[in-house]
Amino acid sequence: MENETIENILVNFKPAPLSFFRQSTENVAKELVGCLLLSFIKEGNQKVLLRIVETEAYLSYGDEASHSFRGITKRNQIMFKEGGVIYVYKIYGIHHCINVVTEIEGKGSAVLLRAMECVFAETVFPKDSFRGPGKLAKSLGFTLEDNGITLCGETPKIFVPKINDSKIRATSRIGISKSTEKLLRFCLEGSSYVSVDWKKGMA
DNA sequence: GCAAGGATCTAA
DNA sequence: TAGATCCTTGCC
Repeated sequence: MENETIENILVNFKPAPLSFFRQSTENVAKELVGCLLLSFIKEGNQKVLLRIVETEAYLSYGDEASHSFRGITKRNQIMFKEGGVIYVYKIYGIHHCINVVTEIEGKGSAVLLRAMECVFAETVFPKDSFRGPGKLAKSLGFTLEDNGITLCGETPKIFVPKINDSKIRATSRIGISKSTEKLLRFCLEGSSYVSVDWKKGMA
């Protein structure tokens, strides 16, 4: 395990094709759980491989909690691009959050990455480094400069398991005040890397 | 339990 | 242009 290389781990995965991001947002959010994110971190000049363990879907229609609900603005314009790019925004003036844009151009939908588990890194990260959307963005070094970059290039890149047998739970989303009834948060069941216990928010 | 923190959006 | 809001975190 300790001696595994990125290449060895990725044997059981395949790069997510563009079509992966064009599915319904809810589906993409669900299927991203268990996927790996390969990313390059400027800080320390290193590659990391992370397992996505928690996501939230933000829909293009009828979802008051979504940035896209009131239409296109300067901040959210990337959400309306074609799926497969990254939407980064700043929250509470302090933290950045990373979203994966979904569906086709003009829709305005995305999946928030909320928690990940470090699978491979050249230097050691504290266990909680990727637990929570703000910390995750900080550890990866993502800022507004990364808003709009593609996931279909070299890095960052999403890898989908060839056999996805992840046990996934749907719960209500965290930190929102509207459309709280929707079960659009997806967690890897039992994972200790999830930001808020998966039992919370169960219907 | 709650303040920090600043951009963003809406209403006027 | 003022005022409310905000997909959080770490500290009290």
